[in-house]
Amino acid sequence: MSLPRAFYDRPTLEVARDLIGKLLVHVTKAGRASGVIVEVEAYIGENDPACHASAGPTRRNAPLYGPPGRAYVYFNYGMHYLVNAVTEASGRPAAVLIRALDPREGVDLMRRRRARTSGRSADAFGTHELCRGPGNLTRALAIGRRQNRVSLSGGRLHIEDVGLDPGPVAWSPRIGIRVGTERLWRVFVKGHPAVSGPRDRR
DNA sequence: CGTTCGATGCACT
DNA sequence: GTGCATCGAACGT
Repeated sequence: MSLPRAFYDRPTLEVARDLIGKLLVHVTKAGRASGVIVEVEAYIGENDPACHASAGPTRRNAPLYGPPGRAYVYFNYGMHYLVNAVTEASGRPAAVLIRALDPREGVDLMRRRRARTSGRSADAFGTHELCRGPGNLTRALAIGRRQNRVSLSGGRLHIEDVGLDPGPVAWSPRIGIRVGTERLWRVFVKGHPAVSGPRDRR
């Protein structure tokens, strides 16, 4: 079952916690690829200095101000797409960045996609390496600009509740930002091998 | 183990 | 022109 828009129309930290254990799915011509979400970060409002909305509305961050339950995809560091789920009501800019997945369907497809853009051979990738990190998982699932603003409820890119218990989670500072590090707005499955970051943050 | 650093595109000021 | 919500190879210890 695809999560309904109402799932995202809630306080962002609750949505972040509840996205852990859900299945992110992308269906393309090449096939179906999916993974269980094991790590996310919340970016909440214009007062959060790390949120793209911190400088007010712009063309780039417009999806953050739009309706909940859509994808916000943007290009970073000249080579990586990052995918977020937009949360909260329209006019309240907030989202949850998806940072790592435990691969389920289409693992071989993921290997080929990662190999194609990295120069490494497909069989060099361990399963838990394929979707570890926000830039890696968009590669493995072939998520890019075209998925910006699409609905996450029922389309080719969507998030399903598959009734999994992800196990214990932990909260930490967000990774890769220079400001707003005092907020513990990163959630992840404790000890999961697909979670990104230094070992003491997994 | 640990840290540093280059690759690379584009939105924004 | 500046600065990224990154990644991984290359180095030092």
